[in-house]
Amino acid sequence: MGSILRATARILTRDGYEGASTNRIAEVAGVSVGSLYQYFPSKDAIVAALIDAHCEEMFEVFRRELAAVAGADLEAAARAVVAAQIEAHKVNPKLHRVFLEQLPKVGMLKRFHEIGRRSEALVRTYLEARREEMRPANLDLAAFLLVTTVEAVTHAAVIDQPERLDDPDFIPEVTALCVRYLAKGSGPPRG
Amino acid sequence: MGSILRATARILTRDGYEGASTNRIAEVAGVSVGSLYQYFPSKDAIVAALIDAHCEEMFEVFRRELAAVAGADLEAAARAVVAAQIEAHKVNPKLHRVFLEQLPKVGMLKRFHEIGRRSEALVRTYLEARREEMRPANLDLAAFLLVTTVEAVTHAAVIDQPERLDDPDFIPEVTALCVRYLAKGSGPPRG
Amino acid sequence: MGSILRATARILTRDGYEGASTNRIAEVAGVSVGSLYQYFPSKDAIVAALIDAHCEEMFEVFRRELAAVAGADLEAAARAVVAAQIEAHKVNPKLHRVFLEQLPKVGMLKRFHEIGRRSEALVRTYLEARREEMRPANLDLAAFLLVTTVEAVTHAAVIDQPERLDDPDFIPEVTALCVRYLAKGSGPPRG
Amino acid sequence: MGSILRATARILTRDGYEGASTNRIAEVAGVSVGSLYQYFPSKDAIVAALIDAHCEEMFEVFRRELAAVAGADLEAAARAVVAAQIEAHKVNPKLHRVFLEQLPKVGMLKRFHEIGRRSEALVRTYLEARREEMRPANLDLAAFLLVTTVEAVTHAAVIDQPERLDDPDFIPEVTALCVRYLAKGSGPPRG
DNA sequence: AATGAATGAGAATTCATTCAT
DNA sequence: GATGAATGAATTCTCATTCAT
Repeated sequence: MGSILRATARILTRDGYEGASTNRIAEVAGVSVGSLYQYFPSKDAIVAALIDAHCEEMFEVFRRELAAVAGADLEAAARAVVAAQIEAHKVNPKLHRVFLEQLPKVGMLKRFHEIGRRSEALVRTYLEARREEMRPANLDLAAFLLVTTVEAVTHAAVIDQPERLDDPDFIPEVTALCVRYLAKGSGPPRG
Repeated sequence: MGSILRATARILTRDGYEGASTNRIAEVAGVSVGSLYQYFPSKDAIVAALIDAHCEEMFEVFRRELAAVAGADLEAAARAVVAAQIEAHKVNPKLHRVFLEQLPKVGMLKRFHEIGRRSEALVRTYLEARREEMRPANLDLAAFLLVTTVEAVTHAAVIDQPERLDDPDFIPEVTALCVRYLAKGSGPPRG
Repeated sequence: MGSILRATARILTRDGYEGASTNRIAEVAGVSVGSLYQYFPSKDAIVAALIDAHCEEMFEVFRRELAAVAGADLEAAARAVVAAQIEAHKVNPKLHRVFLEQLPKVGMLKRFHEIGRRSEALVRTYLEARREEMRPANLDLAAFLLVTTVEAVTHAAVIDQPERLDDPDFIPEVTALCVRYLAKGSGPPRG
Repeated sequence: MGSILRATARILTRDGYEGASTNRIAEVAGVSVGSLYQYFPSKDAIVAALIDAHCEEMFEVFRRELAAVAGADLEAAARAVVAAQIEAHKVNPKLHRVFLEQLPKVGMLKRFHEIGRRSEALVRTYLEARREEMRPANLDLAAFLLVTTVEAVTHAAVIDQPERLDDPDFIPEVTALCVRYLAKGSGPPRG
């Protein structure tokens, strides 16, 4: 079971979805195709299990890092969300990329949306706890925007433009993006 | 040839990637498989051409809408960027979705990253023209963050959570996210 | 083992030959595949044993019913043969059908031919005991024709056209077919 | 197309259903598997087409021989039915046997039942034309019994006990079986 | 005796691509 | 240029059978 998932992950990161035939997975896993089908009902099920495990891992990193700053102020919390997402993306960037770039089956992506929503829930809980400090009235929308934004920016940086992470301004600026959006007192000099 | 691309787009949006075999594309296009291979060297080339055309269309919408507010103030420009991205995603959402969710070939996604970068360039030009109004020192980073953010938020809304677009707060809040990040005078109470 | 045969029969009648894999048989029988192979050398052997048991049951019904009219006259005996065959086919019609319609292995059918021959022997014995009443000189051929005929007609009725059995003429006519063939005095006007 | 059917027939008669894999059929036919699937949607479709052709051939022989004695008397007609069935079974006995002994799919057999019914229709028409000579009141049942009987007896002889055909009594006796059943005046000396 | 995980040959089917006409 | 029949490697999945425990 574990060896099958590990073999699949390995093939996926090396050769992409194309190379991951069930026979090849079995071969790399050092088991027979028959055994593979004793543990997983289909090829898709293997990939799905792998995605689930990956998502769970990422979410766990995110959840833990966020929990660590539950009591901190807005700025610290924002910074934590950003750092958490970056860390979560570092769990297995190559595999992450393959999942998002090469998954031909509808439904695979839904598993990713799910961690998005679960992340939103965590963030919303934090925001609601400090509602009086928050400018946005709709905290549900705010959580959606924050999570989507930080995930996108993080993803783009970690996966596509790793040099962005070397920019010392990166984390501060992403944090600013969040904080200035959320913080009550602030705002552009209207008019 | 146009009929081949049109047929491919039609099959892709109707039946997804699975249904798009070269024989079926040729059939729907009303040509023979042989002819198909006279115009495109491979199946991937057809899909690539289709993606290119789609991206070009999206970028053109974005470019045009942005140009229209080239002289406007920050708030208006931000709102324009947001609206532009939403419009761009409405060019052919079904096809857009298929491209991003079902394409098992490496490299297809890179074509999408490209419009991202071209969009960034446009935005950076705008930002630089009003540098003195801008809080961020690194306008390249700012452009990256803005474009990535607005694209992600727009994409998530248009493709995955269409009900978000019905929320009257949506565009204002996304605009706020951009403007408060950019505007000089603003900032959290802290400083 | 009985439970294995019972499980096989159950699967065969419910799901047909396709569903009867050794693993499924073992599962339904409540034993392990390994145990299954301790009792039967192969899957074919299980099916063969099942056929044998089924044929034996059918033959036993036939034999018993025929014996009951051993002393009766020709007409009664003929009617008994017919009734016996009908009863024999009612032993387990579903299983009977599966055996004859879905068994892809050479040699399975031979087991059915065997009861045919054994039935012929019984009938021949009866005919010989009343040789002087019989028109046919070749009682071996007569027995073959009778058994084959009654089996075919019965089979077609029970298995394929059950409504035939509701026809009150059915048994009398089949009996007539036999008796008129056998009886000495009778014959077409011609001679 | 023809070569595929011919190859299938050849494999079926030589090695039985087991040996007839699509790859093997294609190989023997001298075409590629791909071509095979260009002509037939599935393996079953090939076998079905083969059965249909075989049944049609058999039925045609039967129909023609019966037509030839349409005007003849009962005895001659009966003899013709018998001879027709024997000839029909000689069309391709080996293939016939395979079809009836090794066809694992339900529905294949139905195609055989169909020629049975079509044969019954022909026979019934003949019987009705000479209704006044006939003893049985129910000519539908009579046709069913005759066709089923002659088919069974013929089949058993041609396929399973070829030596029966060498018996000079065989055809006369089968004819007697039919004629004595049908002919009006005759009958066992009741009581 | 019993177990059931492991085996792996083999089956049906697909589909991008070619090339003779 | 256009055609479309032919190709055949490759894919997913099954299942009778084995054998170490």
